[in-house]
Amino acid sequence: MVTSRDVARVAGVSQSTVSYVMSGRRSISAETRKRVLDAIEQLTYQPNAGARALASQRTQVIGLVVRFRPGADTTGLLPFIETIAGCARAEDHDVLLVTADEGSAGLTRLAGRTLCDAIVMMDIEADDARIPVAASLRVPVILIGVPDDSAGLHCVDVDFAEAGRLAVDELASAGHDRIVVIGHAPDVVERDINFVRRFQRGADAAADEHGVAIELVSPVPPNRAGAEDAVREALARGGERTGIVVPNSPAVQPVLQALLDRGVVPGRDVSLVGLCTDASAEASTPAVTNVSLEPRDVSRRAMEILFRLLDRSGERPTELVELIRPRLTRRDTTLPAP
Amino acid sequence: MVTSRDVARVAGVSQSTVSYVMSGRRSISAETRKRVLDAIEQLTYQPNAGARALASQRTQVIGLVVRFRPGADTTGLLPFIETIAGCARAEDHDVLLVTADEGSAGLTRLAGRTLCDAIVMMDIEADDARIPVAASLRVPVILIGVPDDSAGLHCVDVDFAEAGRLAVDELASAGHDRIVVIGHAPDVVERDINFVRRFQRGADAAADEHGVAIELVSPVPPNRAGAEDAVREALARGGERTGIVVPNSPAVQPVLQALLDRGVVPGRDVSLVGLCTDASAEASTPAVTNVSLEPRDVSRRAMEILFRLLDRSGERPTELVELIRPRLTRRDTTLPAP
DNA sequence: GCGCACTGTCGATGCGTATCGACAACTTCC
DNA sequence: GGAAGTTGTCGATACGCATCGACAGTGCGC
Repeated sequence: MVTSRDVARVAGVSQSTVSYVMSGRRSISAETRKRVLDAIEQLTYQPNAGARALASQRTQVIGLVVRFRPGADTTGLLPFIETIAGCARAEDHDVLLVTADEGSAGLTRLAGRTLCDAIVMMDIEADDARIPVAASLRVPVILIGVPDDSAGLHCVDVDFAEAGRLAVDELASAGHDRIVVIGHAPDVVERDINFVRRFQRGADAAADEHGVAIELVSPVPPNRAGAEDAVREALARGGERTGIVVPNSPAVQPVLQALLDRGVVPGRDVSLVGLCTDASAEASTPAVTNVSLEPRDVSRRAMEILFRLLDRSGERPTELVELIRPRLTRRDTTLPAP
Repeated sequence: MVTSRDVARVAGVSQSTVSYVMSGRRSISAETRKRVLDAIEQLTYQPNAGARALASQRTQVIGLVVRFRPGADTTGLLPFIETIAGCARAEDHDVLLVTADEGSAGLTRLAGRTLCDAIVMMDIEADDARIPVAASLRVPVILIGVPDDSAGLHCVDVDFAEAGRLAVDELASAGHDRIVVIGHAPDVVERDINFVRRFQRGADAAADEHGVAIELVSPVPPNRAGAEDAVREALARGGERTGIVVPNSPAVQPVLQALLDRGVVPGRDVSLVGLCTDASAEASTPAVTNVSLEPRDVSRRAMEILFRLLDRSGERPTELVELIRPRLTRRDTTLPAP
């Protein structure tokens, strides 16, 4: 193993000088700097992470706590992880992955063993037992998702209330006086994730404003059979010009399919608005009018906040809960106003 | 921060005794051990990871290198990651995630900075530029996937040749004399992943044995439109009792759907064998006869080998390439023998 | 009663880095 | 021309733990 002492010997300087060249925390003459950098390159020196963490009290690692419930909506997870890893690397940090079946133990381990400088927690339930534990750690924590009580922790999430509002606005403006919301998967509802309620609240508020009725079909497993049942029920309830909202991202495609199977064409016979990523909305035929759910934006913002919290010099963000505004994009599954 | 010295003070012993209690590398009297353990609990002591790594030359971290190409077949990735994380935790290790867009640099960083004790690499291409770099590291590396030249590294993968054989065997035995293979997604083919060829080789061999013809429809993007095109072509080529093989896991459902859309019912009109996980094969209606592709088995085996490589005392596995045997499960999409 | 092996504990040291204080060599300014 | 500041480098130390050698204390056999 090559150490900074080896570099020092080759460059003809002391070990501390090598350290200062790398950190830039003291001024070094151009000539010395060059000699050191040359030696570093020649020896392909890389600092030892453990030693550095020990001496500097910083690990350059971000802990990422995710839940891998088998069968859960893990499909949407990867873009989050990818974005988080990318942002971390951009700041010369790495990502340590902790699966949440460890529960709070994973959190205390991350902080107690000094495995990381900060923690990102995903998949937050409304009344999440890990929140108080997370709040008591001595490292900054950011939540992706909003619990009922964040205990002073910073949170980032999509503004689901706004998403509900946007979807209902769009349908009501197009003349639908009857709107059916096809709800979330049973396990999401059961786990009491906050966004279910938040979306519904926004949708209800918008419906009130427009004076239209909202009916809820729920819960819906995101598969063929579930979608077919839901569509049957939705069509039975709605009359002419039914407006359908699917805030359950993985169910959007199956619902679309189930409608087509029955000869009901969204954009001709009914309107369909999905809550999903733009990419998946564009991929299907016909392209789905959607309220965007962009994991990358949310993750990016979360990492911004996290690094600001880590930066001792900078001032910290005051707003605890930050909601990312979604965007409605009109595509081929919604009817125009009559 | 609580240190082992604090524990020692509370327990009335020396710091080294605390260390020996934790590691068990020297015998400690029952009474002393209890005092130390009590002190540890009372102070909720956890060892500092950096200091431990520095002193012991072991990080207790496994590096996981995965590719997050946007749009790639990342769906199947999570079970791998989850299993790897679980196996690591079972041996008191953590997982450091490195996304492969860093290329070889990620590997040299993991090893050079002593960030981890061993590395798992996924998504291996036939002629993968990272292989020689990985082989030159001073930490054990295991590949999930088989390159053309593994440069002495251990590999684990599904036995795709056997999978091809099993699928064709099944169809030929059921009396199909014309078998259509609906191939992989364009990006997989383009990236030259080994298993495409391996599967085909096995399928061809079995077809030869049985004296049946094989036709290839390829490449097929795993979506509605791609599946429809592929099915149209497959049905045009095959005659009565067409046997269809879909070795492209994410395309299995769309292909099934496309068949049903045309009124062609697998299990009644044609036979369909998919290469996919048992879970997804069972989830659809009708349930798909499949050759199992179990990421969990592969990952588990990979981690077994990795920990054996890490265990200095134990002997190392001699076989470099280890192929996990797939299993065919007959379900509702295949015709019985006439 | 004496040597001997064994058990349980301690003090000292080193792992590789960051950082603090010291200090020599220069500059600048009255 | 001397005081005061600035720049660039070094030596020493601390970070928290694992591990090695040393060494009291104990039980054993002869």
